[in-house]
Amino acid sequence: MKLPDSFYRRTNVVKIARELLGKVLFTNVGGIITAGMIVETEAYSWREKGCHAYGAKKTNRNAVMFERGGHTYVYLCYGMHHLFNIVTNETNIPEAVLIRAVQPVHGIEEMMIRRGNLKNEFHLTSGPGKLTKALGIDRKLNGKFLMGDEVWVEDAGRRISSRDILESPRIGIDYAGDDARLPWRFTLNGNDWLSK
DNA sequence: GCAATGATTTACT
DNA sequence: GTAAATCATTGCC
Repeated sequence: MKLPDSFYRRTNVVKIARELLGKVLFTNVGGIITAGMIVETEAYSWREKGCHAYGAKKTNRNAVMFERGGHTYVYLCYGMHHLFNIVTNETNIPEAVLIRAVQPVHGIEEMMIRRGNLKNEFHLTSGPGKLTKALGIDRKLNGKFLMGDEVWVEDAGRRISSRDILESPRIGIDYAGDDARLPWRFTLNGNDWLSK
């Protein structure tokens, strides 16, 4: 079952980030469907400095974050990696959830080809840049709506116990000062596909 | 118009 | 452990 857009339009991005753990991200790229269960997320809000839309300042890059919840936000980082986010909240309230790692569940052979036949399957999707490459995500998928048929998220019926969810500070945003310490990163405890 | 810089990954010493 | 790869976006001139 696809998650309804009402799921993404709620006002608490941190809660949504936590609830996305265990859901399954699907893409349909080049006629091939691939999917991975979300095992690591981070929340971003205009209220804190780690966010591209800090201060609710709109630019060409982050414009899609001002759309209503349920859109995708894909952008290029370090000149070579695509990062995948899910926009949340209502129109003109820029908040998003970064998907940092997934566990492959469908189309694994295609992911291996896209990633270049790795020796270790645990490296397939265990990082924000890796999973986008494995799932065929690039900026052509920026601004898509998750109710469409190119990229979407399903509830596979898996119930995640709160005991299995770990909170920690977000990664790679030292420039955000005090906001870098917010415990807005969520991981599935003990999962083999978490980023390092 | 131009220089600085990442929500990273990979390879090499 | 350190560094290179590599480029769109950003902010300042």
